[in-house]
Amino acid sequence: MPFDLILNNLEKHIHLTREEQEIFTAYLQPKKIKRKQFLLTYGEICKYSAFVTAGCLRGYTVDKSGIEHVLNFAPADWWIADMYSLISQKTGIQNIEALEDTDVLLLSKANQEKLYIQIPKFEHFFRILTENSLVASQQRLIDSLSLTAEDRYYNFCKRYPTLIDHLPQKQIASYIGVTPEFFSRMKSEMVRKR
Amino acid sequence: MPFDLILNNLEKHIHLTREEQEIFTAYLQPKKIKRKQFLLTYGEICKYSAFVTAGCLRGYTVDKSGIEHVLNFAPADWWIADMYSLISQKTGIQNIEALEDTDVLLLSKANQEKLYIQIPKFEHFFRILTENSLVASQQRLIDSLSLTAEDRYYNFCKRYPTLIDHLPQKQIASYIGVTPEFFSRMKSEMVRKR
DNA sequence: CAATTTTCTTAACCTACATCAAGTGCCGCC
DNA sequence: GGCGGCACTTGATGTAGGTTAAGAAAATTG
Repeated sequence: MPFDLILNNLEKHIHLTREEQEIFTAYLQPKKIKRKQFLLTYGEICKYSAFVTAGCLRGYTVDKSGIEHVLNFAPADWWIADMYSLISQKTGIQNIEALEDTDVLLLSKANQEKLYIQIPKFEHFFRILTENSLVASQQRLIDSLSLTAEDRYYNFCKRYPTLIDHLPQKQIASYIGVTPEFFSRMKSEMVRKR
Repeated sequence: MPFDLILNNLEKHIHLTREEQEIFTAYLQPKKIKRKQFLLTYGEICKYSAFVTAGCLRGYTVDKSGIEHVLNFAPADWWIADMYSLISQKTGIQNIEALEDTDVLLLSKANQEKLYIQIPKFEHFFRILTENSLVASQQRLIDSLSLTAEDRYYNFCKRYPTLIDHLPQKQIASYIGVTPEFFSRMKSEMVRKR
């Protein structure tokens, strides 16, 4: 079944009856995104939370000198959205792009809010999801303030073990917050050291 | 009434009946924290969310070279906790310290969970609170990756206008992620420029 | 599989910020 | 009301990581 992955994902925090599962899945909108295509771009209003069932997305911003900063990767079994825009319904600052051909299930903000009312367990689920994102985001902030690039790379490896040798180096460099040139140097340094 | 501030704070997102207000306030535990005393220290398990009614707290971590990194300030009308520890109930990494004599209302994790069940509106409230923290934390991460120290100082001023000339410079320096020495130099540079 | 684009590497030089050190002002406290 | 300590300043020097540039390797595309 195409909904197995997402239902299992929910099951980590809440238990749904069969009818509830059906209400939920009826709200979902499958979508395919080809490599290098965008689910969302800078200046749009984010109207969906996306759950990745196959492939991989990246969310990033572009600063005023044109440098990209990867905020998160979303491989299969992860949720992604521009939370700022989704919450405020103002124009967002994130781009969400497919790093390879990717399948997602979209849950519109409107449907998400209906779920909160119809099945309060979803309020619980998304609260926990948001809490976990908050902790991750805070930890990454601490890391960026206190760790060296090498240690941040190490943390990246722990967080996204499946992506390490699956992703162009420049994406990893952007995630840990260094230039591709420096990242390349750093990697060869790390090899030399051991 | 001592609960006015917190009830108003809730009212920004949810509306409570008089009975619900009473159930809620009965769960709160007032506490006074003297300047330089701690609400929570590194290695403890965080058991409370704290709402500040007067004074000001700061949450910070200490990295392995002994440098402090301020994660957030909590003046009156703000919530604060070590979210990582509160959620996971594992030993935390944050210190929460009073920058001046401070009054807080404590809501224990246990009571918070009772509220979620008794009055589901609280699940809604804390979901929104967490969402807003997430957005702020993400924005700060973006800032730390893409802005210069001067721009981050500018953002600090927008976020905490009441604190600017109320706080030792070294606290601000720590928040924006530079040494007190560099911050001092930067400030005099900024004055010279205009 | 050739052509083209994208990614990766290496090297020389540069900059924002850190570190160390020494000195000044100031506030709280016995 | 003097003094001990903390916050702040200023200067000299150090360093992680950035920038620019150019070529090599790899991956996409026709």
